[in-house]
Amino acid sequence: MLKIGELAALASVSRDTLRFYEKHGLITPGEHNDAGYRLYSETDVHRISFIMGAKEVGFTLNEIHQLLELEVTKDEKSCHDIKQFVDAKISIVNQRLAEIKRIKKSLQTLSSACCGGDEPATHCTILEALSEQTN
Amino acid sequence: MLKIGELAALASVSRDTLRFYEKHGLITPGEHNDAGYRLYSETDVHRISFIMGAKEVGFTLNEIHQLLELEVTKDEKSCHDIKQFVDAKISIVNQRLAEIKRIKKSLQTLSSACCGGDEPATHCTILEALSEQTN
DNA sequence: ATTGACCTTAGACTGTACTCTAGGGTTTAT
DNA sequence: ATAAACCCTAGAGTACAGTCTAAGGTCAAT
Repeated sequence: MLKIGELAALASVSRDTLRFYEKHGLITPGEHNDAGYRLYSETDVHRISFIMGAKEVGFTLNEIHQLLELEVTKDEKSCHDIKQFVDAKISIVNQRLAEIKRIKKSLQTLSSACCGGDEPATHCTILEALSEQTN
Repeated sequence: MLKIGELAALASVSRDTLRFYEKHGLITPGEHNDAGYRLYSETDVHRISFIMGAKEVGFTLNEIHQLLELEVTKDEKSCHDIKQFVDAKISIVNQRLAEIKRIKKSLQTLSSACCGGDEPATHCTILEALSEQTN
């Protein structure tokens, strides 16, 4: 079991951030020791890593909370709701995927136009790099 | 040339947002009419679309500002700086790409575990869906 | 010519996600 | 045994990205 500072170091976040996430229901330590210190498990390590990853690609803490709450069970009613929610998220993710690929391409155009590209490279901006993309 | 409300409608943002972006140097109308109204060009439409796309995938307004300022010219000195900056951004973009693919896969696992998958689907959470990924 | 939909600025307000401070208790190393 | 490094809570403060309000000017249609 890890103390808050240890998990914080592992996940490259501050202790305050972990307490903040706890207050908002994102991550709750399984146990506390006699002194009241938070004790985190292996699962919590995965959980915080998921949170950081989802945050990185633009999900809000609220959305991440909803994703973490998702749980498919035999209960058919909730299952329908989950499928709707998840499928909506997948389509958002697909949009982000397309957008990030577009940006990556334009950055690469910019980088290769710069020092070392075969092209004359007299002039290039990111907007021009974007509009050069024909796909 | 478009007035602010027209560009706002086109880009699905508020007029206030456009004025806010202007205050922070992200987009400046090329002209003003006699009454002082902002008038936006075709280029501004592309510019705001780039801004929205970059924002969507997690760039801050500050980073977007820097991206928009990038301009490759024959000036070799600034060219080196640009290459460094752009290559750093490409590596961030690659991380986001990997992360978003990971999340997409786990959402798909979740979705197919739910109603209609062939698997027993008695129980599945996003964390389990993530840890099932072997690649 | 006046109503309503648009535009202007300046500045106050809001929500999200932290980040810090104060005041205190605990643990570890010398 | 005492100082440094850690932990606790509650609440204030901050940065970012808008969003809204007030007070007024402009434009198009009736």
